[in-house]
Amino acid sequence: MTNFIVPDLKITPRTGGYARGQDGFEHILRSALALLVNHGSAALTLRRIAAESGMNVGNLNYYFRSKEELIRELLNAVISSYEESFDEIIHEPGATAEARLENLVMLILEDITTKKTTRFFPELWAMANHDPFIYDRMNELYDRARVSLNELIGEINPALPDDERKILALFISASMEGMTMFAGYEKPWRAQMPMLEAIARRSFIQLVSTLRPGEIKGE
Amino acid sequence: MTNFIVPDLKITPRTGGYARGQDGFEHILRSALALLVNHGSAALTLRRIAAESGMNVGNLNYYFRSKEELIRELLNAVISSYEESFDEIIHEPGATAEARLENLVMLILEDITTKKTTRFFPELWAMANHDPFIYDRMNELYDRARVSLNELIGEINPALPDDERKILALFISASMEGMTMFAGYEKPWRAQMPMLEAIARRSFIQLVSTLRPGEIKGE
DNA sequence: TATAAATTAGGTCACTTGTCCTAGAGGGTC
DNA sequence: GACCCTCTAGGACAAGTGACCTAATTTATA
Repeated sequence: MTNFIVPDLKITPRTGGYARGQDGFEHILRSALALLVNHGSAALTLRRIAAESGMNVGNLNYYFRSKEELIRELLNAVISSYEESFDEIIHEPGATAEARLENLVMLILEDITTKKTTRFFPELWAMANHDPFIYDRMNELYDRARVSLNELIGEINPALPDDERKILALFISASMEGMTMFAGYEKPWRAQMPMLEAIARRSFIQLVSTLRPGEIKGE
Repeated sequence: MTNFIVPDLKITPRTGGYARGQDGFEHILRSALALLVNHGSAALTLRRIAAESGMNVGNLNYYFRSKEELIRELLNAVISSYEESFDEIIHEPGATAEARLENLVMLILEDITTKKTTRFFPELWAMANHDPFIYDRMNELYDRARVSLNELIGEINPALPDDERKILALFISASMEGMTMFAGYEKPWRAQMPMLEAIARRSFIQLVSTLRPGEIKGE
């Protein structure tokens, strides 16, 4: 199993400015992320971010017009990093489609046990409930994350129509996200994650390969 | 399918005091919950809570020593309500154990589409990451929520040892929780929840009834 | 080295936060 | 009706918040 690690941030370089400015920009976002992960969204004040990054409060205002813009840039950078990583996962090796699906499940569940992922996503979910911008950006992320899942389902069970495939992919993705609060970093079931992975692989494969077209819509 | 609705709060009556005081106490918590659900944890300021409940800021301090105590009382009241409801679900009718498991899955997934549940739990998960008290209380809730799940798994698949049963129950519970961000209230897949329910029922029943002892631990 | 642009530090501003204090109004009991 | 306990309103306080302004410093380039 390859060690799959999602980088903290994916920042699109600014146009113009010195190298120092680019460093400062990244350093601020990195400090903000550290605060969010270690102390929650309540700790995301300009003064704490400034202190964490060894900068002055006024200087943050030079890089970001407002606190809101800073937070949006932060979330965007973190989310972009996940998107890039998921795009890479698509090309993970594996003999059969089943094997590749199992790999994908493993990689995602491993990532969930990361401190960053365990702490970041619940904050994201909570924010998405009351901020339309974050709501949209979050859904973009998960849409991208399900692309490879959709493809694998299509390979394993070609008879399944596209819309049912999509719902199945959502079910699998959502199921894995749900493990975060229970088997994530420093969570009570963290040590049982390997067994949860085994259950997930078995259950998902079984589900994908045996579901008949129209079966979901019946009843 | 019975209309299963979890009450907003479960408050243990205070000792001493007038009826008016009890009303005020509940009214404050109810207003705080409304703010949390409608505007997020950032809106939980004493002044907004006071305004929402038509009270004075200083008066909140009469009922609650501090803001922290207010929030703890709030979360405790909401969580207690869920616990009580889950205890009742155990006795839901159903011919076979399979049928009762299906019922349970349906009830939980229906509840997830509620505005209160969709909005409250992500806030809870986020807070639990940085507050040990909330962390413990949250795990108590889910421990209780899995009790009936454990029993049903035991009935359906008696050969499965207790520890594997527990992990299986966790997997199922976590899977359902994960639907919150995607098919909850006002979420993009809300309309597809019936199909997700169908997938969940089928998948969970299949999993519970066919898992062999030791299968999880292998590999 | 001189110059202009980019970056930084420090301070001020109006506003909001949680906490505390005090005077008074409301309610039950003798 | 007199009394005590319960509840309420209003304001004051220090500390913290995001936004903004200005002067100084650093950097790349001619």
